[in-house]
Amino acid sequence: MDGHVTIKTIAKNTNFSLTTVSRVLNGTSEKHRISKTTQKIILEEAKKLGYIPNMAAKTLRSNRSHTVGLIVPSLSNPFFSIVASTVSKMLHNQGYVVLMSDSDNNEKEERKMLQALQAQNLVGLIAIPLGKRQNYELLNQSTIPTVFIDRFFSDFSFYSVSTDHYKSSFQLVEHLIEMGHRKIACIQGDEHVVSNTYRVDGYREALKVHGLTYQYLGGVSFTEEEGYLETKLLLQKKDRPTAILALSDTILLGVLKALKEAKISVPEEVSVVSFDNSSYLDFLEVPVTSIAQPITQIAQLAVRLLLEQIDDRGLSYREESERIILLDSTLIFRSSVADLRNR
Amino acid sequence: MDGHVTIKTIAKNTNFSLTTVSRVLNGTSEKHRISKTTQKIILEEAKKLGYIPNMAAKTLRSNRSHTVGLIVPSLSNPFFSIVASTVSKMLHNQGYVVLMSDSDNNEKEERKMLQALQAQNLVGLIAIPLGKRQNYELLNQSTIPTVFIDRFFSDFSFYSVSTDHYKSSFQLVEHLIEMGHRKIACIQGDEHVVSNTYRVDGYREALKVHGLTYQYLGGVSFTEEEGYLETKLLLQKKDRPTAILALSDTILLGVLKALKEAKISVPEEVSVVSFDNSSYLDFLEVPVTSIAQPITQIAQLAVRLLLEQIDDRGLSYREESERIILLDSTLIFRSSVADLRNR
DNA sequence: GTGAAAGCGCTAACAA
DNA sequence: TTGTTAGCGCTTTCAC
Repeated sequence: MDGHVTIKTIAKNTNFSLTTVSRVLNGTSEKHRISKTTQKIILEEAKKLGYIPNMAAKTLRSNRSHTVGLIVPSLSNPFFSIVASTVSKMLHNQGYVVLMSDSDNNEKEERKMLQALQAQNLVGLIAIPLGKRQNYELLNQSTIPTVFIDRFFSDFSFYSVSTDHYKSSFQLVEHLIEMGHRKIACIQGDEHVVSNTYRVDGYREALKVHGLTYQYLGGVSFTEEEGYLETKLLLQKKDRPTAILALSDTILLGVLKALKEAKISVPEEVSVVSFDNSSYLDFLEVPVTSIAQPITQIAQLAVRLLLEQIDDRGLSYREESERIILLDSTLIFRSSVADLRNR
Repeated sequence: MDGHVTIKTIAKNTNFSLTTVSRVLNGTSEKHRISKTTQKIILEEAKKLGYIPNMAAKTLRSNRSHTVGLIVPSLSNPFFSIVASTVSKMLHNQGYVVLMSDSDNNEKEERKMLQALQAQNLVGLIAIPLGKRQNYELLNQSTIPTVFIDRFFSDFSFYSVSTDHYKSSFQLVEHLIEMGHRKIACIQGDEHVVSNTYRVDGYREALKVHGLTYQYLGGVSFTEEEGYLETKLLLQKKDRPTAILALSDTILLGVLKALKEAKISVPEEVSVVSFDNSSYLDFLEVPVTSIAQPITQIAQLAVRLLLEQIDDRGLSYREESERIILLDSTLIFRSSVADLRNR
């Protein structure tokens, strides 16, 4: 017998039964009034042998895994990786183990991962879904407590936690308008993603409320390349905007690249604002005004809601207004917006 | 009976034995010459019932989990999150499930996580360890195939894959020297981390080879705050450097902040170079020359080595030269280095 | 206070 | 080509 230690080994060595060993090792000693001496003997033997419980056995027997699934569109996106980092840390602190899946922005992959996760007797799932609801429909019927982050499907029974994208976007555009901008273009990410569409809605609404007619919407994905290409296209137009709203910092970098190539100065000729507030925004050639999402707050809240559900096992019906939680963002002013009010 | 489907359900419904069902569902039909008809019946029933295998049972029975552990110092660091992203994707493609742990740059957490992971019957582990070897010593005795990324312990029997930090650093410093710099300061990260110490070694060696005596080494962690503080301190000195080597992009941001506050212009007054080559470097006030690590290559190689080990189950002895794999980096030239040769 | 025994869902000898 | 059976490590009734 090599280093393979089970409760059986411990039982044999200490002459106690499997039951007793199991109880001691699981902290249910009190409940069964197991003597201090016994506890000590067993605990010491376990330590001496370097006993490590077999989770598969525990899970199989108890049908409860202590494993939480986490599925994100792409870890290489800083927003998602910070969420993942916070979520995983909090969950670990609560004694859970985290199964991480990177769906690589691919619906098919996401589907596969969701299936793989289901096989793992998860006690809960935190998901930043891709755009389409379909993949999550099976889940919606199941009893696995689930919390969505950043994106959601309005008729699902799960909680979701995200920034109030609509409001944030509205504010951001309103700021531009207050600064005298009348022609504002928007470069979006993936239009299947609710967080994106809400931002677009906010953009449109702000224009409308202020009676502006100029409107330009481009872009198909949250990437630097797209930001670059869309800006190139935008600059072809004869009626150029005075401000560009980039719906993510990745897009922003592309926008800046195109602007630089065209030797258009920011903010003198074109103002620029973005979503995400990455730490490097302060150090760009011209620091960019941006919406800061309360990332850790979002992650923390999501974990709390998940744990609550896991604990009371009750997926009781909740009103939509209660299920969809929107947090306020912060507008960080920097120097990428020109003041056009005196011109 | 609610939606709880096991092979037993399928066996009952189709009047085949558990064995046959198990075989069909595991793709070992061929080996046992199970008839096409039987296969079809079972497969269809499984599909109809939405059968999802219970991994805990599989794992317990076969003592083989298809789960790979991944432990990283912090997902909020882009370098690590890109590694994690690539690793997790590749592993998923091979049918593995990834247990992710963020050790939060904390030795104690790392230890806990390593223990938690051991309980999961992992078939393999990929780790970006924190500095200290101690936590991994238990592992070194075990038979879990392990591959280290970025950092390693020289007398361990595991593979490790990383950039050739020493060489990269040497090159970078040599570049500064070639540009006429004679006083080069270095701001490091955590000195317990091999990747850091090798970079420092490269720095020192380059100075030595070129007979330079000015040397300045500061810093204790890979953070923006540290970069900032250390630069503040550095600027107090009466004998200022003409160039600063930041051992990461996070440190770099801090350096730039301090420089800006002190109204010291880059590169006219002080040149700056860094490690990591984050995508935003191009867009900084002055684009920063930097070492680009072959991140995805590293991740891919690590996964390949892990899978190899898992497959032949042989942790045969390997020479150190064979185990520690160093990849070349690329020096990306931008405009943060002043040419001092004519001055 | 402690123990015996059943069984979670699945796989793999061994049999037929 | 298919089936019987034992058992992976653990928890949990039920019993004493």
